[in-house]
Amino acid sequence: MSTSERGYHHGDLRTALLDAADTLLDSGGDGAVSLREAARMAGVSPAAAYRHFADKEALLGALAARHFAAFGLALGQAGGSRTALGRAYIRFALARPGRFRLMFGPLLGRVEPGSPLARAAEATFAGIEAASPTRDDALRAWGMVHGLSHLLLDGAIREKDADALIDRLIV
Amino acid sequence: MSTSERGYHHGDLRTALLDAADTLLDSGGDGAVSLREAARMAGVSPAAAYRHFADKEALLGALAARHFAAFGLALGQAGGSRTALGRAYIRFALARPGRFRLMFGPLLGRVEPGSPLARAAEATFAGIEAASPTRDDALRAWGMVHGLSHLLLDGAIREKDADALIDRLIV
DNA sequence: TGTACATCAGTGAACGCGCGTTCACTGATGTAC
DNA sequence: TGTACATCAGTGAACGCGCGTTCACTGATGTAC
Repeated sequence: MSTSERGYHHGDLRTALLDAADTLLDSGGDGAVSLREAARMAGVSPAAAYRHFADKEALLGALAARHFAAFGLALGQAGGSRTALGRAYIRFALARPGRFRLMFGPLLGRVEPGSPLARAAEATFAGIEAASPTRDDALRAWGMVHGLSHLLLDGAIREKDADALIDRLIV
Repeated sequence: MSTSERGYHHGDLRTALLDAADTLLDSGGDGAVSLREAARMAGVSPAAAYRHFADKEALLGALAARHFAAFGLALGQAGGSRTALGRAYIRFALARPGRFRLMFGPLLGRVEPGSPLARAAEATFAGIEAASPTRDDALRAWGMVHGLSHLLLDGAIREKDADALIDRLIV
């Protein structure tokens, strides 16, 4: 299959695989991402993925790093106030459960400190810290929005009007 | 295989399967639980599990309900103060990540309201609410301890001395 | 300008794996007469 | 007390599945002479 027939230019398959994995992540959640299915969606054989990622974990790591970047950007655009930051945090989680779960999932604990993914996670916290009086305050705020995200996401808090709840709790 | 050879009395296999699943949960985390492996550990064929549980989801639901009961008891024994409650909450999560993740995982969102599992989860929140001035305060507190649990568990917050951090943040 | 060659992103087939679930069955147990 | 029977918790073999990963390979591309 030639480059033009496939529709990819050189190096684009990496991106196509990440996009496909993203779709799986958004539709089926964490466990729905498989190398084989992503390759299938990209119109490529399973083995082709190994030209671009060492293994599945590497693919997931790249995906998480990508989303941390976008997440950080979105939080930054929410405005510098801690209230706005917190609300945006939870709304992102509710809008993109799969991404949220991947980003903050066990993967994070498996990568070594200093890796791109670890740095991306730290940057998120740095944003919250910048909007908080002290580091401990920032940790409490982070905990709160992160916890509410999970509780709403998992159905532990059942709330019809999540938006109103968020506005009421995060002040 | 007779009852005496097997070592079980009538009805004990259900408990043995739950115990085995527990061990898997504690050692390998959420995804490490399989019906086949639990049956293997209980010394029984895979199909035997279906005498006691409709399917794997039912096994996991029973397991989660069991742990919610124990969790509620532990929180109750921590003393009525919200500080003690919060600290105990996080310490449980750190001590038993698998159980914590199962209890508050996506399973919770899949069961219908009013089911034993849903009720058990509500009881947890009721305990926090009883120790809080208002319902919204309770939700904020729950969010905070739940979020800190996850962030510590997943390695987003890297802290050598988690105990000290908990004592410092939850006051 | 034409030819030989190295590179390297892909193929497709196969590997071994463990899973959830179903099925016809067996054999021990407790009950009714 | 003894016998016929229903019950039902288990067996073991099989089903189809999708997965991650490896391997020898092919064929298009770009480069060096």
